[in-house]
This record gives sequence, C-alpha cells and structure tokens, in this order.
Amino acid sequence: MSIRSTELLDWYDRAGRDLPWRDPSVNAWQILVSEIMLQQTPVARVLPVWTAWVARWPTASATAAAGPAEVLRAWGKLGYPRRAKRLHECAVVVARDHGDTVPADVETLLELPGVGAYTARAVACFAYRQPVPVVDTNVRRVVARAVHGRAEAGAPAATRDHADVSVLLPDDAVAPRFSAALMELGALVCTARSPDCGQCPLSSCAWRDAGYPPSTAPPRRVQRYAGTDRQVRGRLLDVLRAADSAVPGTALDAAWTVDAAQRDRALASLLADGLVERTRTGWYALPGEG
DNA sequence: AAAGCGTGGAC
DNA sequence: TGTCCAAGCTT
Repeated sequence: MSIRSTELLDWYDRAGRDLPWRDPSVNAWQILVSEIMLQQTPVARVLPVWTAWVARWPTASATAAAGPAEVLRAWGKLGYPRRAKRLHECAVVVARDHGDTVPADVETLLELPGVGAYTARAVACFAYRQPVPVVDTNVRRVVARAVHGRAEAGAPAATRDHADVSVLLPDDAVAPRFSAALMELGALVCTARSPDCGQCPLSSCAWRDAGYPPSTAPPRRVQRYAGTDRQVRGRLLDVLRAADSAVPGTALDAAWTVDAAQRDRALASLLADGLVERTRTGWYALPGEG
C-alpha cells in the first residue's frame, strides 16, 4: 500500500503547524539547532528555547564563540544536556572546518557531533531541499500503519526504514514538504497513544483495512527515572547552571543527600562526559569556566 | 546491539 | 499516582 502525496500535502497545507524553524528565512544552522533540540523532546518545550537561542546565536561561529558553559546554561532544562555539549562541538567544527556553513551532503553531516541518521537527512532535506528519506519515530509509525498494516513500527533498521520511505517520496521538488507532512501526520493525527483516525487525510491505510489490529510487540520496559543516576545528574547540573562560577564539592553534595555513592557515580559520569570539570583547586564547574 | 542518557505534560 | 512518551545519538 502507498500514500497519495496530494491528499497528504493538502492536509499539511491546511492543518500543519506554523513552526518558526519552517520559515524560509531560517538558515541551515538554525534548522540544525532545531533538529538537535527536538531529539526526544516535545515541540512545545523547544519553541521558547530555540527562539531565544537563534536570536542570541544566529550562526555556528557565534555559538562556538559563546563557549560550552554558556551553551549549557542556555540549554536550560531541555534535557539530555549531552546534546548541548555536542551542539557546541558541532558549532566549532562547522565554523572552523566548513567556513561557518552547514554541510549539505548527508555523508559530511553524519561526521558532525550529535548528528545521526535522522538529523543528517532532516538537515539535507529541510535546509537544502534534497529528496532524501527523513525517517523519525513519527514516520516509522505512519509507515508501519498506512503501508504495512501494523499498529507499531518494529525495531529501527536504518536500511529498511530508508528504503520504505524512498519508495513513497514524490518528485524532488515536493519531497521536503512530503517528509515534513509525513512527520506532521504522525505528530498530530497518527499518534502513538490515541490516533485520531477520523481526522486522517489518507484515503488508503493498510492498518484500517486490516481492522486496526493491536500491536503484537512485547510490552516495552518502563523507563524509570525517579531515583536513577539520570535524575542525580540532572540535579548536579542544575546546581552548576545556576552558579556563575565554580562551586565547592559540598555544594554538589547538598544536591543529592540520600545516597552519596550514587551522587559520586553521577558526578564521575558527568566528568567523563565533559559536562562538568574539576578546577585546579578541586572545585567543580561547567566546562571551560573553571 | 542493547542500554544509558533529562524533563515534564497528558491521561 | 504511575505510566507513557516526545523530530535520537553514542558506545
């Protein structure tokens, strides 16, 4: 089963969100920033951070010059701060090695820190209008349902996923809009939890034709958070973001008192990730400001 | 290749 | 309240 591009594109023109990074005036670097921020993070939370971010640092070189600590602070509580660290590293590479211009080809994009299979293609497609398949979790779900008649996508398999979407992609000129529309359909209508099939613009859907069979996948392991090292890392980083310079170890101790061993482990992993540095005097700081 | 990595809104 | 999940990447 295939997807008619005209009905999908008509729906997108009518119902698609007016997201700021979709504006034609937005440059490739700013699109890259949006894609990194959107990794595993809802649009609503990215919106205000991205808007302030690109106003402050419109280019890769401006971001690189800001330094990793300020970038980590501006990232705020978007989550997964390793993304912010890598985004700064990415800015350094783009500014230094690519003349402050984001590469246009997927292969080169893939070499950038924090840029993987999805983000590389998203930038090539949305910033440079290339007809490459852009496969995120939304697209995988829409294809699983509309094309394969299954409630959920299987485990990610890049080669097969790209091939699946490649056969759907229309003519070059509309490919970027088609990919944006596919993602938008997954985000707004063909959602994970409660798909709104009554609002679906697609006239053909293998999942519907099959009678909406439920998922046969084994239940996913719950992603625990409370009391994990992740939460402790978040607390420790919170302290350092709020401070404007290095803090003594006791300040970090106070951020997690229930389990000192866990706190030490979290701090060690932050140091290993380069998200925290130890100063000459044995205090702790965000990278580059000790 | 499975696991680790933040955070908060919705139900 | 607890569970699910949101434009993934890296090792």
